[in-house]
Amino acid sequence: MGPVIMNAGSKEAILEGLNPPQRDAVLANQGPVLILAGAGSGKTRALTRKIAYLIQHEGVAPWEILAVTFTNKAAAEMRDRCAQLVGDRVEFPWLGTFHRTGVRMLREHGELVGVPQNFVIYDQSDQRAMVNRCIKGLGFDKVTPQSVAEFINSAKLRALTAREVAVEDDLRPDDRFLRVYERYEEEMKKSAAVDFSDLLMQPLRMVRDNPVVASSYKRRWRYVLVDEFQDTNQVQYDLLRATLNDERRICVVGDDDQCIYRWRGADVGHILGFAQDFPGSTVIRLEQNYRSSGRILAAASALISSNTERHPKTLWTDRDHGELVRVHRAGTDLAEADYVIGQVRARRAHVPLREMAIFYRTNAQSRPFEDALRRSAIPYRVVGGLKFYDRAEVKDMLAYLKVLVNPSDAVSLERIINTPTRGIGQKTIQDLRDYARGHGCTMWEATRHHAMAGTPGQQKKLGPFVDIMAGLAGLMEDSSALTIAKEALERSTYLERLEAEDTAEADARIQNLQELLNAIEEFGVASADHTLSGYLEQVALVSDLDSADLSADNLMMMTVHTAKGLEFDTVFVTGMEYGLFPHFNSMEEALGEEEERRLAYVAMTRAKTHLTLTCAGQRRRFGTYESSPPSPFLDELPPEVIEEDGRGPQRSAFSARATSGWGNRRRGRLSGQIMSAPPVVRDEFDQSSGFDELNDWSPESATAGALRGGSRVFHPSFGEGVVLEVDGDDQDAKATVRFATGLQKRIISRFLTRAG
DNA sequence: TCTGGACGTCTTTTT
DNA sequence: GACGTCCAGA
Repeated sequence: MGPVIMNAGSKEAILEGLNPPQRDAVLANQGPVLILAGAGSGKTRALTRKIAYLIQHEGVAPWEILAVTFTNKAAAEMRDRCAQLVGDRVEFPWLGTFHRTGVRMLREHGELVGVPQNFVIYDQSDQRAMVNRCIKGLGFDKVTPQSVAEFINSAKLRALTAREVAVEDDLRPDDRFLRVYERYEEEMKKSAAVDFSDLLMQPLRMVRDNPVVASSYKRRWRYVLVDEFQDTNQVQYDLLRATLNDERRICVVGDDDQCIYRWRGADVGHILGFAQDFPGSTVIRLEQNYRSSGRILAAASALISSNTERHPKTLWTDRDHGELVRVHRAGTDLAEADYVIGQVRARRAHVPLREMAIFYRTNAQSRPFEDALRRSAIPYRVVGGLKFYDRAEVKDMLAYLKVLVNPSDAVSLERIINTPTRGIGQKTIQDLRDYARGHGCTMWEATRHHAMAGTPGQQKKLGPFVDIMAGLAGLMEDSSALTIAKEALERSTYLERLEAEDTAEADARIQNLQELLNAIEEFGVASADHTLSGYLEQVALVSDLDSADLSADNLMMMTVHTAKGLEFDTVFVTGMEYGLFPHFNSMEEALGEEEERRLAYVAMTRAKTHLTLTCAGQRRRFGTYESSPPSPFLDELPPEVIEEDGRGPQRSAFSARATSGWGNRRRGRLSGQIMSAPPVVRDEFDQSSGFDELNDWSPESATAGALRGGSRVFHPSFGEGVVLEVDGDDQDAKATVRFATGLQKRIISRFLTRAG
């Protein structure tokens, strides 16, 4: 089959406007190619042109290209841009995320690894529910669903089944985690469900164990493109290798400095070692940055240069120096938010809101910004955090639909069997579980059985539920997804019960459900796939960012992780504090610090013209105020490109440097030690806010007042300790503290600050 | 079986 | 502060 569109562009047209390395990237199409693409170096541009070139000049058909991106959003963008270059009607069936590719592969040949065709995808809360069921079923206590889920997922990151991980890791057969994993495998199979890890691991096993299938993919995919290659994990990498044919036409693109998913199994080693793993590969470097001003780039480059695990590279730009990078130290998280919003208001005259973004390390940090924005009536959009599809009422409705598509789905069935309440309690559910296990049938079959032959009480309660579901199932044949969803909402009396509540909260839920119906309708229109299962599959794989409308004129707020791949005129990187960014949890391993630094690098390189970094001396965490010194990353920025403003505590007073061994830690390792700021005087705080109440607190009431037995505290002369007892209240409270040195003392609370 | 209150955990980051 | 879990009492 030849090229689809013959007239859409000569070689010259495709290469137009590209710099020499970008051209090389487009033209290098034989054998393995590694493109090291620095931040803002026009990678997407080069990639889309390359696809156009492959189609128009190399005789590769769109369906012969496997193109893997990291997010659905990136995939959509690439698809759009390719369509513009090659012709609107061209489809790229294999352009998507690794997970979506995995789904497609499983739909084709999943039975070979025991995955039935109508499988449902469990997200992590479904997975946790399933793990929980298994733990309960085995009668274990002392193991938390979370820790087991982590165990299972890490085994799956190595593509190991329960039996295999037992052998590999030499586990005792009665190891509790192992027993749960075994049970989990059985139950998942019975529910015809797969989890996120399965979407990668099962396709890998499928091609590994079935050479015929493997070679069908090898024939199909004549060219393989992988974006964000630095974030591939071992399973993904193995999957690529297992389906790559002898021509080895693979092109990977990435930036080792932007590897920020190590916790999810991403291995920078894949990009660092690509040239060795694929002998004869061409290496192309894209080092000209088109995005950021000179000073922003200088600041980011200086920061990342402290890392050791990286390809040495130099990004350059021919743009102006631009403005200085601003650093602002605020007294509290509220003052920080206030400062940032003040800046947003000032810039708003020249820069559209949609070109401004606030980044933070953790989702929980969005709160103060949201409050401040609402007060200022500035429209904003929070990406991530509690996702629409994670809301209880939405999950409930989806669970109804999942059971209709796949009645074996035990987790979803248990979710809805008593939602809304119909008098079916734990006892009955346990009976159903026991029966299902005893008879080797599914939960749904057990439910039907008990509706006919259970105790009279059970028959009375379960009967109507079974009728509702059977009635809905009757619609499956020839009704649209939208109709079925609407009927489910009606017949389950879900809507009715919410309306009866008549509270603001219930109203919000009803609105969310309406929004869900809209989404289902939209899906039917947009995708020409009117089936319920098509919709559910889509839902399982979309992220919040995918549905975010970046064109609306809203200020964007998101975590640094979500920000990867985006760019904004004005960027605020907030919460630059020791313990938050870098995050405490990253400090246990030596490599954790480097990943946090890469994260900061990603954040900074999103900015085109204005970049501001902020931190707060005191921040509300878990409901109480805690102090933390500024991030050591701030100290790594070259003084000549930054300006500090605000009257916040000065570096010398606040920096961890003054407290202990951080001063000469340029290439040192983060110690796990917890440092606290010295007590601060209110007048030193930033007072730029017009909202007095924001600054109206004192360190005493914020910290000491909240001390309890068990609180971890810090004292300027005695160091770290744990509170044993508190007596008195507020200002004059005395706390009995045992310090790490063994010393035990009664101390007036206001001399203590909270620690970790 | 349902409800409300006490209590503990949580916070890294997401397909 | 916010959510899930557990328990006592209706």
